[in-house]
Amino acid sequence: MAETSGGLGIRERTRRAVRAELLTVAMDLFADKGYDATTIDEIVAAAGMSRSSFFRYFTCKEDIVLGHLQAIGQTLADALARRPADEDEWTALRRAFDDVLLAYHARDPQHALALRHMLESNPVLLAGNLEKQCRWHDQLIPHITPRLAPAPADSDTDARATAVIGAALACLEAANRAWRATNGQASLDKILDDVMRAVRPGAF
Amino acid sequence: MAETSGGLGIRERTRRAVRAELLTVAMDLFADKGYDATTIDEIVAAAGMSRSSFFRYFTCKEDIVLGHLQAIGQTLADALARRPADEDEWTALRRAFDDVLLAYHARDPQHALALRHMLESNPVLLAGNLEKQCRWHDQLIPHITPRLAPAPADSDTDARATAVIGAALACLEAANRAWRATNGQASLDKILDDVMRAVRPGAF
DNA sequence: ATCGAGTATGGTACTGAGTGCCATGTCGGG
DNA sequence: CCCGACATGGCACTCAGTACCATACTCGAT
Repeated sequence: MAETSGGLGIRERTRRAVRAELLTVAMDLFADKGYDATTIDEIVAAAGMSRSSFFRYFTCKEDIVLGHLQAIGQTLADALARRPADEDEWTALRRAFDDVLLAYHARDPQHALALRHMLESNPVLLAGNLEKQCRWHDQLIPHITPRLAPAPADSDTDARATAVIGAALACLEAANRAWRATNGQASLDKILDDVMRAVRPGAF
Repeated sequence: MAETSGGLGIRERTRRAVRAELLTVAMDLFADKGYDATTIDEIVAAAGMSRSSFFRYFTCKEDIVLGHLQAIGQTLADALARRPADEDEWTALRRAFDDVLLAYHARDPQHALALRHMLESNPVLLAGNLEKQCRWHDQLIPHITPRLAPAPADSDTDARATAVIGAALACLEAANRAWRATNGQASLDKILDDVMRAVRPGAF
């Protein structure tokens, strides 16, 4: 039918609106009194809805903060798919990170900074963050494996791809951390270049 | 005064014994019916003690499985301290991993395998595992920084050290995963060599 | 205009992890 | 033999997360 907005039905649109509302209300509370100290009851009270409904929009409290991370896996996979087939894996990953940085950090640096702050001040969120990154591996492996150097005899290509992806994500993580340490003043792109060259000397 | 065993008072010795007992009882239950499905009430019932006491020996349920991880950070730091000062950072880390592998995997491969299995079948444990590894960084940075190539002008050495450590740990993680996939048949040492060479071509 | 299906909502009751407190017991040293 | 430190068990509580049910609301079809 005549979908007025974005090709989505009204059901889906209101659903997203409610979720977005809930999200901003919750993040405001988190910023105000901290993640741990904020209960779900407080969030739903502030948003004017019931506890039951909350869990229909978010699987758990963590999901408020880390929910968007799942999508980044796909962003990375898509970005890698667009890189030339003969590009080496390290450069391809570095370029793929450009897309993520563009879509998240460049779009709203303040939000990225605040999120990073929460992450680093809360072990549970940090843990969840790292675990979500592990989920990206499976999506990225098919785009990395063909770029690897020929396997040495009886070596496991899959393990090598996993390691390379994990190493690159560790670089992204380290760069993010350093960037946040400068309060977003430094250039995240430059930091990322530096650390990825530190891990693989002579890269790019 | 006359410490009969290991230079520890009787208090500390009984304390460790109780903790060890609790640990084996819990791990048996986990192996039997799974981590999530086992409640703390069941553990303490099987061990014949109260719930209150349990939390005096373990900070949380996760601590049963991941408690030993904290010590590995120190093991790694000590191992790095013993490496020659002029050894490059990647080789030093690879050799430091030898110590960890020797102390944990070689000592009791079955236990390491079972633990790995639990880790990979439970997102919460995996997350906790990764978060604990992050805690190692601060201990390792001082041993890595001096081995890095001269910093390029305005680059942050600390970020580079963090990234290198993170990348190496990602290799260790990938190797462990691949090793567990072969049910411990493959040589973990060899896998680790392969993946660390994949991340840094021409290493060692 | 009405009906029925699908969906959103609120409420209630439950489990299980983790915290805080207190009263009691037990062991070791003087 | 007693005192103090530490260990224990029990209780009451908070909070996250699950399951289920009853009630609205909305949309499309007749």
